[in-house]
Amino acid sequence: MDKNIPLIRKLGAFIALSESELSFLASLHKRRRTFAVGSDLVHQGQPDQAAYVLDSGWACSYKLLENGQRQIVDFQIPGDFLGLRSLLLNVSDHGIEPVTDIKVTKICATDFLNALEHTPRLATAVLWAMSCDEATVVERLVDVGRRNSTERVAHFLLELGARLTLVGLGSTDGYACPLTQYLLADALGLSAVHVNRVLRQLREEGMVTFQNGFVDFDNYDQLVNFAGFEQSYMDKAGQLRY
Amino acid sequence: MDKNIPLIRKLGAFIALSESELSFLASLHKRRRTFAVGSDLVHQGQPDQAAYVLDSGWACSYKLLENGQRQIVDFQIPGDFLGLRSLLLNVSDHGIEPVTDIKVTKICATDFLNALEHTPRLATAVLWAMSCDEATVVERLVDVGRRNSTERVAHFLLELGARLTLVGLGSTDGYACPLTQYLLADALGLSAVHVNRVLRQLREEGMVTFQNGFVDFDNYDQLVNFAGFEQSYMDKAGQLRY
DNA sequence: ATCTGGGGCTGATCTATATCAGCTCAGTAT
DNA sequence: ATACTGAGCTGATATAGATCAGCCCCAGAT
Repeated sequence: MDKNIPLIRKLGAFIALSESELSFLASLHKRRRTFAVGSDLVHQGQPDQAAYVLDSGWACSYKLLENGQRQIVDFQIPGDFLGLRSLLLNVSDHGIEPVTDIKVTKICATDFLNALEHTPRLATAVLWAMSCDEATVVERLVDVGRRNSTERVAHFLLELGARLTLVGLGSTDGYACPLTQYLLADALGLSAVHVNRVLRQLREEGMVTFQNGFVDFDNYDQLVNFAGFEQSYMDKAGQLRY
Repeated sequence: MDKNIPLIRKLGAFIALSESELSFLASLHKRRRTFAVGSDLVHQGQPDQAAYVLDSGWACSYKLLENGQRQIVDFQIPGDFLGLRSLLLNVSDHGIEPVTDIKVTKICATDFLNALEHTPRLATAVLWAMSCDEATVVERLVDVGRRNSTERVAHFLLELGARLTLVGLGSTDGYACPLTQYLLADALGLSAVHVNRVLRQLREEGMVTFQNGFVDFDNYDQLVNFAGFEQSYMDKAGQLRY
């Protein structure tokens, strides 16, 4: 079975998957689609009967306010679910758009609910994946609620690095990052102008450089210390325990 | 079977529970405990093998920062799970403390994981409950990231009201609310001083009055409009669909 | 009957961040 | 070769909300 399918790699890190579970996941993998930047996968408010798994590229989920502002809730990287919550809640309370061109695998509601009933261990794994998602949203809430702009940006870049490292797309040296300063601003509750200033400051202080689509950790330890970054919850999240 | 057990009422709103599922839930209900204000249920960082269901009273989950600040992630009301995430992630990334004296039912990890395997429909219901929790955290993120202090407080009071209404503890007239202005501040990323000012302003403008442990919606429609409150996601969350 | 502490309330001051306005530069379309 | 566009960058100014300092009120403890 192909261990390089991102979803299998991800769920497999939590539970040992049986043959039938693996083959179910692999069968899902047939239904693939491509979305280009600018073409939303899911619109906020749309009654939604499908979720996706992100195979390649980056996406983001966001909420729009009446006044035209938006809050990006989370960025998704390969292996992540897209719109899982809207599948259970019946209506999408958020929109999802690609950050880069992406490839996804579609999961329709009935298949998914069937799978939960017939492969209960898979249900546990999905529950675990959802716990991880929720943990990163909580982390974003703490960023926005209690850290000043500099700590906030620093912490965000570190957390993203840790997530990417788990799927082999980053290290403590840095990572390729297709986000614009505008996206960063929408995620962190700052203005783009201010994000720019903060990035400059972090660069001048020799901690991180985010330029030309790359995040370089110039002084990882100093940055971790400055941002008050606790990665324990991410370490554990990747552990096999069941 | 006693439909007044909060957890059964909650999960039962999502799926029709079978006899065996009901009896499993009822058997859980034997292991009850009481916690007084000031005695934390779960400490941040504690390796944790138990979650709880809140039977009566209010609690809150929070994260502490190094600098002594804290961000309250969510308040829990009767019927909510406490610490479900930390059960899956193995370590608690957050603390939980009672807001009032509370009664809880303990769920230990092994029981829970067993139940997921043997009553798969229950797993789906738990997944759904978790989706609801995540949706409220997302809503808090939007509050903190994109709404000014007045809209933020207004929106929060409305959302809390909607949640309480779902479990029969509130209406569009208002609800009993044991939160202090300090707790509100910690949840909304504001200072207690500012929360006080904002509450006064909302009261003087005739929209809500929060005093003496009661939230009174003086002009519900105006408040909904002012806060840009969308309750669609809550309506749907309570619908039977599976 | 007084003290104490927690919660709520308020004005004065300070500061972090938004907003505005405009610049550079690279890539791309004309 | 020229214009156009989007992203990044910067200084000047405005403002929302934090912080500080201190008040009142009430309930429970001494």
